[in-house]
Amino acid sequence: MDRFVSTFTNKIDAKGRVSIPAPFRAVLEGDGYAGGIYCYPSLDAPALDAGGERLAQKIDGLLAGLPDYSNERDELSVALYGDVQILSIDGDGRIVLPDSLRAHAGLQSNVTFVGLGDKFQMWSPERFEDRRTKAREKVQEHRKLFGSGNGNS
Amino acid sequence: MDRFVSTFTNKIDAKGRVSIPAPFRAVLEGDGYAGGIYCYPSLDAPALDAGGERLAQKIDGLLAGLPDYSNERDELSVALYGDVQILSIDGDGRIVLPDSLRAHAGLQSNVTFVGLGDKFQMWSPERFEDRRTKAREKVQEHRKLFGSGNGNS
DNA sequence: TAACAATCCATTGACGCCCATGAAGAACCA
DNA sequence: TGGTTCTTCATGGGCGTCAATGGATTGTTA
Repeated sequence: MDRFVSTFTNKIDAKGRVSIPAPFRAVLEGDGYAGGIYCYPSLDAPALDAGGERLAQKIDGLLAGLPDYSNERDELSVALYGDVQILSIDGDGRIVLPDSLRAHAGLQSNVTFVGLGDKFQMWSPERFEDRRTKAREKVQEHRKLFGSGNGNS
Repeated sequence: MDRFVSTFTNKIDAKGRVSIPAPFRAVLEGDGYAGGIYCYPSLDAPALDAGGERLAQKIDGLLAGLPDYSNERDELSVALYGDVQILSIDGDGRIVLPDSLRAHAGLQSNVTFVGLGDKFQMWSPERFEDRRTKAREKVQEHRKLFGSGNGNS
């Protein structure tokens, strides 16, 4: 398995630690694990994006496509790199979320990890439930565009 | 054999395990089995959709068309990946259904597996019987509309 | 030395893995 | 054709391992 898939909900303890779901850790290790994960506030959602080396490379690739010294590149660099934190994973597979990140995602006592293929997100469980409901509606709308896939009448 | 066909009803035991019907397992194996099945709540029915690698690739295919890091992609990713759970199959061909999934489908002590070609669904037997009856009635109506009798009655 | 952070250890509960049983169907033989 | 045996599955239970969580201990820095 080499992609982040599925969702898990874990607890934040008194010290602010959260266990990364074991399957996600396995992906990170296969990904060229470098002692920590890359984590930053989602640009368009009250959540945190995170991933390993592959994610970092993708961000690099995204910026590489833009001309040097363009406004767009500067803005994106700031947006993408500026808020990135490297969170180290302790011996038990846990990370500590800094306050700034926790605030952005509204994380309190539980974190829902959502696999998105190349990366994963961390959500407050309540907010995620919200988003999920809305996302489902969207998929319903777009269904016809996708055509196949859901072949029940 | 390479498609999911026919329906079977199996029991959920005290530990929450259900046997996947043997014919379905055979399909999964021929499908590039990777240690588990992909399972998510059906969008338009009180049931669960599930399948193997082929189904996963279909989901990937939907996202592949969208640009990285677009809002659109993120939202759809959440909908498509976020709901998906990977259920591992034990040595005896059984899976364990998490509570969230069981709740969506109203599963209690029995599960009806319904083959749908590329994927299959899991229903509570009662609800499936309902749906099936209604489907039959619909067919009857259509027959009348189509006029001509092949005359059974 | 106090406060904080990082590492280590212990508990518990879930999950994967193994084997046993029994029923149903298929093949086989008389 | 009838009976018998063998195999395949579904189901139940026991057990060991691993992951998640909480707490303690050590190290570090002001």
